[in-house]
Amino acid sequence: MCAATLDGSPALTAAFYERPVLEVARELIGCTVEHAGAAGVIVETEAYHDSEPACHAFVGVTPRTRTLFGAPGRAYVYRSYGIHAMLNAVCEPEGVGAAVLIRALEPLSGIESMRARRGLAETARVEELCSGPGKLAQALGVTLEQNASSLSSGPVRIGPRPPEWADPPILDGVRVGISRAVELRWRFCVAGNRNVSRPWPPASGRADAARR
DNA sequence: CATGGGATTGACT
DNA sequence: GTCAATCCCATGC
Repeated sequence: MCAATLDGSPALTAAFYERPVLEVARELIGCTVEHAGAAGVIVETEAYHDSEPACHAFVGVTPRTRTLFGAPGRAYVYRSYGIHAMLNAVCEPEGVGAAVLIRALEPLSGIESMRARRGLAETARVEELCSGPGKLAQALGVTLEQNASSLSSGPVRIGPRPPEWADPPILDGVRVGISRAVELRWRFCVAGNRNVSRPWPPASGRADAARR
């Protein structure tokens, strides 16, 4: 399938995702995500792979991780802390449990619906809408119902980098909010982008660079 | 079947 | 800086 995205570009196909998850995590930066009339550019991602214990797939195939081990190019959506939905893109060949967590977006369109779904006032800054994995899922209206749906032809679509995002400045760092495999630098984000979920690089010149 | 722990966020001291 | 909300699911009895 080569279904179109909002701007007319064909959505990324399964072949894009059927590669090493670290490559995909890096290359998804600058790509677009859309759902329910809203869209944004991906500015922060994290990679997860069944070979390391921070990944849900580390425990093997269970009802929860079946999507992770399934076909690449599908959405893996799960609930975090009983409250938030987390949107991931399943990667690597079927049988490998790997995914890219989409952690932040720069809003592109549907800003008003994002604000409404986030329950924010019209005066809320655009940077508040999608600057975190739970926030962007809420802003786009993504729920667990979209788990296992195709990112090429389903309700949630990921498109290629727009021309102005052809070569974004990408920084890597350690992943956020996990307690195992904390040393892996499997987080990627756009340098200096204000929609990134945490100050990156650390705002001040203090010695907290090594903390996370 | 009971329990415990989150790939987070927002409110509050 | 601290902390609670809240639900899915993996694990262990």
